[in-house]
Amino acid sequence: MQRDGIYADNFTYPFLLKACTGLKMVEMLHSQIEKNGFFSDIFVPNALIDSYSKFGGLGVKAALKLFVVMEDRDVVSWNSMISGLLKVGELGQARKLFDEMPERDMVSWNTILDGYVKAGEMEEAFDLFQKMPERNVVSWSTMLSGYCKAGDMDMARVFFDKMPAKTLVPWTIIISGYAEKGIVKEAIRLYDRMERYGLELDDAAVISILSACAESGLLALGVKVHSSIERLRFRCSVLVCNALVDMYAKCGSLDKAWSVFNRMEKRDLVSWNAMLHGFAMHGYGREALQIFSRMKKEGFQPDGVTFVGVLCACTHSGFIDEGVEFFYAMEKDYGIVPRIEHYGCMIDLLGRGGRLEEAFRLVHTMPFEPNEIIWGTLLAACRLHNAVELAEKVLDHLLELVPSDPGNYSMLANIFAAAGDWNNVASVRRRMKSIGVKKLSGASSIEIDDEVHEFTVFDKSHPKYDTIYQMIDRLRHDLKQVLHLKDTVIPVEVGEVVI
DNA sequence: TTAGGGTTAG
Repeated sequence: MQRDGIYADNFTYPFLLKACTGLKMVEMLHSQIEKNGFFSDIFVPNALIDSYSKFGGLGVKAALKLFVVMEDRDVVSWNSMISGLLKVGELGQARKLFDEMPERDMVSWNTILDGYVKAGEMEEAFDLFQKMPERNVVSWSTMLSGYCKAGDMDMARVFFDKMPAKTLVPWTIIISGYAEKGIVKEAIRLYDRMERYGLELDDAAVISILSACAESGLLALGVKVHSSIERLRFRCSVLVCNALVDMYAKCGSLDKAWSVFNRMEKRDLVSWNAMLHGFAMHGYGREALQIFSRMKKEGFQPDGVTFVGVLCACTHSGFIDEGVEFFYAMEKDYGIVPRIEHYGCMIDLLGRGGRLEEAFRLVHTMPFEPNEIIWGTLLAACRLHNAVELAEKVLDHLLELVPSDPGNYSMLANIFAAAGDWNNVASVRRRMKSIGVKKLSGASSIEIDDEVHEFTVFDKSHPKYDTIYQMIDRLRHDLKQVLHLKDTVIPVEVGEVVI
């Protein structure tokens, strides 16, 4: 049948609906369907609910409107509607529908279970899990993923070990979980076990594990995944390559990131952004800006993420004026309205560049309510330049937003300490004590030969601490020479702690 | 119709 240039029937509508890329398209098909009287088949309205639900609150509203007037509903209609509500965070309403269902299948249970898991309500999820009449690998994986996200790797492991049949998905979840937490040995051990198990990797598994490695700087596992990809002649999609570039860049292997990037047959905006950020983060400002011009030459339109990278590159390489110029060019030449992240970059740029007053002004004049990241950035800049008075003002704002963050107090104490104002250092400490804020000492870790070495302030627990501190002294000495400084205290960072 | 999926300031 042909109407308005569209050929479709009961069988093809679900496919067409699946391919919709916007709410308007779904609406158009919906009115076609109603006009053509193709509503008798349950697959069509079910597909409509599903497609509507892909497009946010408005879509879910439209789906609900349809769901309510449907004469026949099968379990899939209910499941789709519940899943749609969960996508927009309507857990309460989803639960109500779930309770009203005339019959439930495994998917219904798994869907509502995932709703609680995604909301971080693991106790309720556990309760549901126990009440389920039967469970499959999806139910187990849903719980597993919840515990991993909550950082409870002990419970995650219990569920992983106990689950009856493990597909690639639970393996991916637990390995990514360990990797994200920086539990290297277990992550690697399980990765090896998974490979021996003979499971075939797919895009999602590779991307998920690589991004977990990127997050915690876990190069060793990232390299393993990369060599599996090459050994298996895995079809390296743009997404997988992007994940590799990002992982290498975040783990500090810029040369590897660069070589993957260069060998990519096809690149998208994310590939360019990932490479640009890689250079920017590691202080290769010129290289980052070269990437920026090259991507434009090759026809890629920069987006907001690109400009975060560009501004970050300018900050970390000391290109203050250039950074300011890029910031104004964003909107004027590229039509990208700066978001709060961009203002954050600017405050960092100006602040680190010593233009603290300007940074402070920008915080007050920007069209966003400053958040704790903004104030935190400014506080760090005050610390860098020993701007005691400004730091106190900034801290007041910061404490309004996050009253009990120990890091902020420590930062202020450090600023007073650097200025030799020991009375105020003591007063900050007293203030922390009086409201019960405890300073957590920051720990940093590096990974050598699959072994993670962790450091805290004045840490002497490492077997080679002697050599380590000798090296720090040498670095401090060399830096002074290079920078032609005499009496300045050069902060040499060991982990997050300035010695 | 249900579990894992890329880039974003400090």
